[in-house]
Amino acid sequence: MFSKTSKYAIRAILYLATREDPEQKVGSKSLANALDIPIYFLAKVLQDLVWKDIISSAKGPGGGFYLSEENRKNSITDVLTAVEGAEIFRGCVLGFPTCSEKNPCPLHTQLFSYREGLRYQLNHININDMADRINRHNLKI
Amino acid sequence: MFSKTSKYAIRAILYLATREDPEQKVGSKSLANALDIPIYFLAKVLQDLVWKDIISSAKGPGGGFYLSEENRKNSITDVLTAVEGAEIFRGCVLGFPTCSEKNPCPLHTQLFSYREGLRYQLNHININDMADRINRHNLKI
DNA sequence: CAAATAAAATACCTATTTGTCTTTTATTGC
DNA sequence: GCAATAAAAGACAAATAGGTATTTTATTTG
Repeated sequence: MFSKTSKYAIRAILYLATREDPEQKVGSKSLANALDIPIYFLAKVLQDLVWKDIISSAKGPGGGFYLSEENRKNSITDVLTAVEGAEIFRGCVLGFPTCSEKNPCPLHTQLFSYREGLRYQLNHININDMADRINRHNLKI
Repeated sequence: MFSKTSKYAIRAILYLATREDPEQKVGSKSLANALDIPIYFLAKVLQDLVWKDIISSAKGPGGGFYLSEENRKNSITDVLTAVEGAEIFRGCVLGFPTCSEKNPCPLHTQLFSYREGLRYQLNHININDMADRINRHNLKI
């Protein structure tokens, strides 16, 4: 449904969000290890996320990746749009060129409400909320 | 949301389904022309769909692609799974390895109903239904 | 049968995504 | 200042998706 890059990004962020000490920094290797993601690939994804202000990082000994208070206010949608671009949530599900509310494609009406629901959910849960839920229910990332 | 191959496939099938004469055969060139899809690429997609029994074809003069009665009973889900494989409708939206009803990923509960709704819609409208709707409302493919 | 037609098969090419590895730069602690 | 650490940056390699072109095979029609 989403690219591997997006999936890796979200899992990494949720992993960081659920550390006991919120400012505790985690290196790319231990992150990759914990989440079973190719190390070098994850490192690149993380760097990109830092550049896009979705996560934070510190160089040198004791350094690594972490989430600032600001970072934690982001929604999953924020992460997804940063990684994949804004078009994912716009545009016709099936790629019909002329699809819109006024000029709907053959599937528009049937799919619209569900797609909007999905979007709403992803847009209204921020990283903090997710971390709370994960810790409360002891969910696996 | 889906690959270009899937989008092209669905549009081509709906185009065939909405021809006046249901057994009327349409060549790959005129299909590609009508739908504004790269000719050779569409031709390959169509051949693949024939091989997978999603559409039908006839060689030689007057030949081309068409939909049999059986073909028309397929749902959009049938087309999508034939093209992309069954995993699209299984598997966690965000790629969490262990996600299931009993062991849900952090997003499972929030997204489940919407995703199921999407799946249900795509699964319960067959090509015939779609063609009817398109013709009734004069929708563009 | 011969010519025309159109799908099927095949061979490539290009771009993007995913994945790997090495070098550079910044930071920390002795 | 020096050594160790860890992110940043950059260069590639492999796999997949998307796209183009040519040759082969089957069918129809005169």
